[in-house]
Amino acid sequence: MEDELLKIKEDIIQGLGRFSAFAGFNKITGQIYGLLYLNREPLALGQIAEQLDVSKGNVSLNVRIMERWGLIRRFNKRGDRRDYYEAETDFWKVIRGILTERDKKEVEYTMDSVTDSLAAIGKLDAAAQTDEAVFYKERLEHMQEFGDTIAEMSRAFLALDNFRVSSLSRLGLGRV
Amino acid sequence: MEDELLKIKEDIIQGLGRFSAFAGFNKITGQIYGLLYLNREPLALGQIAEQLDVSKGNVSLNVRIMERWGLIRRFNKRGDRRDYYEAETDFWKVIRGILTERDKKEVEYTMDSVTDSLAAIGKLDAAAQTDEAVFYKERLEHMQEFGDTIAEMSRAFLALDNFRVSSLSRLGLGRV
DNA sequence: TTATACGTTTAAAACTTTTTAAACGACAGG
DNA sequence: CCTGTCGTTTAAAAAGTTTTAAACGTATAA
Repeated sequence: MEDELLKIKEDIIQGLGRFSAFAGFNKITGQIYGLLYLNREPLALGQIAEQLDVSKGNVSLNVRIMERWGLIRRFNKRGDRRDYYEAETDFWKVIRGILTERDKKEVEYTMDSVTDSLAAIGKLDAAAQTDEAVFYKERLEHMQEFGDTIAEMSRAFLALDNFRVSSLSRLGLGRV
Repeated sequence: MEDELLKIKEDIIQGLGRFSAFAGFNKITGQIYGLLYLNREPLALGQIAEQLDVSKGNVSLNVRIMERWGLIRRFNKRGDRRDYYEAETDFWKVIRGILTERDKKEVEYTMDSVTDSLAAIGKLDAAAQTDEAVFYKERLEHMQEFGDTIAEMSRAFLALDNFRVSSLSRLGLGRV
């Protein structure tokens, strides 16, 4: 392979590794993605480990999560018992997977604690409805409203398919 | 203070601590925010440390970043040399701060590496324009397009102010 | 001047996450 | 049956991060 291309591949792999760590995954996740994304042929687990110069165990751990989140796809070839992986190139699908599999749960979990707290305040008897309690209620309701709006926007975002996204940007969402 | 309220405060502090760690900050950041958010009065650095039962140094480190990202505001009272902090309660401001101060840079950094790689491919001489090179070009351009769309959507999002957000959701963005 | 109350810095300790190497079980081909 | 090749699991090592305690500098007040 052309030397220059090899350098490019390496740059992208490292760049995505860095980004991946920033985005809350680990570095290897991004590197695996980068490697597969710039490979016309799918790669087997062992090949990934070899090319990235990390242990098979590490790759094994990472591909499992990546598959669950829809970052890559696993498949088999007949007469070959290795597991092959290829990158999901539909980025909207990828984002959708992460938002619904990972982020959604965590946000809901947090908002549930707000809801619970508000319910607890509501159940206080009249004597306990102090200024402090009212203040808490206001603040938590404000937080809940925000959470609801975010949830609603996420739903809207997730409902967009690729075609709609591109038409949306062509319409100039910036001037809504 | 009412015992029940104390428990609520603690729950919210822990909940936001957890969320904060998930969102790429550290746990203390979320806890500080939660404490200040449920405090009518601003608190001094030492008081925060005491109430959260962590060292002053830890709080000092965290409030600096939080202030930069617009999560909290610092101010002084005359005749009192302590630094007081209060939570920024405008969540859109907070999100805007984080997206522009933290996330924007990291995304741009990543996309720059894609742009650089594409430029490098463009500069290859005719002999080096192999199938492989063409494949790289396609994939990287695809990635760049996606990045551009995300950047555009972010800009649109950041341009929304609170009023516009609420009217947007009332209009039912979900059916765009 | 000395003592005290601040916030910051620092180097080390504690903790968490990531990574590895090696052991393992399954399975295919001889 | 062996033997070698897979992917997974595991326990330990390595690396990274968070947290602390203590030292420090500055300012204020006695």
